[in-house]
Amino acid sequence: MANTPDILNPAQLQAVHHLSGPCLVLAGAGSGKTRVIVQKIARLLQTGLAPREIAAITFTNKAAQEMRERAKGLVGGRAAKDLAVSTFHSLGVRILREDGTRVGLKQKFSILDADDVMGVLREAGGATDNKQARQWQWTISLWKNQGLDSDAAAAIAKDADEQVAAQVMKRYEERLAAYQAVDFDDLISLPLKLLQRDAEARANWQAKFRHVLVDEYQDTNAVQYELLKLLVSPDDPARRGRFTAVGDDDQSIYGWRGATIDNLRRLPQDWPDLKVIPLEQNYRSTGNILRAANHVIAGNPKLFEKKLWSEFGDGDPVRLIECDGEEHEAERAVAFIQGLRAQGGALADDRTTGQTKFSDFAILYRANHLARVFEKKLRTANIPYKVSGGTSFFDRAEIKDLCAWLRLLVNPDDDPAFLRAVTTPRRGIGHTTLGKLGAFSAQWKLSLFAALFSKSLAAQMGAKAVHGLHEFGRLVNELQAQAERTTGADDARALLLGWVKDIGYENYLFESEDSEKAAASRWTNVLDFIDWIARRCGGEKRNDGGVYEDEKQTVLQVAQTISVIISLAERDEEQDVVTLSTLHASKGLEWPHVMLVGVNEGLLPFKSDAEEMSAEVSKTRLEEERRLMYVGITRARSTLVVSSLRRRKKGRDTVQGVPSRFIAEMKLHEATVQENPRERLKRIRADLAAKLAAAPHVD
DNA sequence: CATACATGAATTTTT
DNA sequence: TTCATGTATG
Repeated sequence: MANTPDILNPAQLQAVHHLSGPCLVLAGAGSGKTRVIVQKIARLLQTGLAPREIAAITFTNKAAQEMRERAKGLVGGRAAKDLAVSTFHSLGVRILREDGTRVGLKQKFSILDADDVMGVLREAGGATDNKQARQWQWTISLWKNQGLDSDAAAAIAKDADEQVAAQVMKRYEERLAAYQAVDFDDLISLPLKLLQRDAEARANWQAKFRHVLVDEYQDTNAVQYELLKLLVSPDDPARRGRFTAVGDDDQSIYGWRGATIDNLRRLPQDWPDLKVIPLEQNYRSTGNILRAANHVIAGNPKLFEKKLWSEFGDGDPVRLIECDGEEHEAERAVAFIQGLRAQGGALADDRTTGQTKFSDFAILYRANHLARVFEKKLRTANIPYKVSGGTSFFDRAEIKDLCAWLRLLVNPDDDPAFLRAVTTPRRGIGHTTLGKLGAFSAQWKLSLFAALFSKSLAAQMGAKAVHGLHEFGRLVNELQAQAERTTGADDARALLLGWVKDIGYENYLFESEDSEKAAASRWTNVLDFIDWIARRCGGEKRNDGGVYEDEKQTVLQVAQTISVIISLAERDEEQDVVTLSTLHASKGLEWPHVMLVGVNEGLLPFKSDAEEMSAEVSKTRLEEERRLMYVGITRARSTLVVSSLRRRKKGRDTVQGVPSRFIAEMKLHEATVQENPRERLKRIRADLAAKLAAAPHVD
């Protein structure tokens, strides 16, 4: 954060130096929490802990990467490299790769992504439509996040739909076990199961980490809580409770995916000697913005007392606008950006006097589809922008195809990967053959690959089909053998290039795509992907939090980790563009100038059509929506515009728009302090002069 | 009956 | 944007 001072404030110092016991840091928005975490890591190293004994856990690879980067700046590259900085999920992978056999998982298990899970569920549930499968996926994931298995789920299922979901879950579990595959939720729940049941493994992992730091603690779910608790509860009382949880109950916005504030409530109960340290000084926003935020969040019941303040002046008043529909709102957004840029930003943002860049702006909204209008208007106005959470490189079909092949090499029993690979590109094995193979493998409880060479299967089908299957099986075996012994970037690249030709992928791309140009662009993606893997095989330095060793790796080793490592290739390069983002995706980020759009009843707080029928949004839901508003407000450093719609589209017709109750809750009338314009101008001029005087001279 | 095209609707997201 | 549903055509 640009404005964080060099010296820690008293609360931050306290957080950094409380090493002997459990510590909860309530880090308000913009209070410099990453700084505290990194400083604390440095302090722990000072006391003699080895880097590998310090675990820092985050939710996203991006956060892990940033943390390692920041730590590097403070403690040097060598120490930073060995720190156990990882996401919850990559820590889970690490535990399972080492000890998974103790919970009946073979070493080379594969990890299913959302797509694969959908496929298995469609099959397990006999559903043809994605909607149903998606519903199941969601329900099952929520159950798993609460630590329930299918039997437990069946016991608590409250309606017919959930009963069915529990049955599907049962079959889903059986299939994953047969495939030796795990889903993302298992990456947390299986390590937990391991530590719960296996005293030896538990002691082993407890001994590995002497201090555990958890970022965004308010986003943890029940299973993650238990895993953490076990990790920091060794038998030796002197070593128990060595952890630092950093989070903010007011920014808990992921309840809908299983995160529970209970984890914050339970912490003081489970750890009576817990030290709770609130960080209340904000280094981001002006007074007017912080007051609006504080007023809104005051509407929620308090878990811990906390009130943000800052040393910055009052700044610009929070601006409220009403628009005549979505198009109009988008036009106002364009005007907002152009207006501030014309001013050069000097008046608008006292602290960043000088050029106002496009990247100083963000437009935040409740739901993704609301971005469309803004994209259109920004394009017409020639304003460059990026939409957060666009399709990832790894979501592209061609990348998923190749990933399926790689996964199959890692674990031939990975049936979803088998199915994708065997049909991509088409190799004369159709659904009739695959159907027979599937039925056979289910009957004998084998994976598809394991069933492939069976003699009794061969008796059931034509010679051509059998030949095709055997040919495929031999190809996979051969590629696997090569992958196992190839290391180093150049060899890996050559090998992979050879493969995509061998399996006919290049031809397949150019034949299946109707435009030459589209095919060429997809082929480029393939080449990029190959290069990406090859670099990893070469042991190039990496700091993504997902890989621990820094040596040359075989192609097979790299392949094992790809589903967890998200692209470094799409690491957001710093571009001068306006950000369009959902409120959820904006958490943790900040901009000088922010516009919150569509702040209407029904949208924020959100109300589904089902809820539209019933009277009110439930209390806990409303509170989470309020926190979402709070998160949105606190993204802004200097300028905040809150926009609502007088009219908004609802299906075919336009309905009247009601401004969100959260707008009134900001209490702008009583909270806004407007500086005397003349005084203000004077102050800014003086500031500017001082800055210019202090700046090193550049020609 | 199946496929192609158009029309309409749309929580929030990571691993 | 994507995804699903409905209509029209072969």
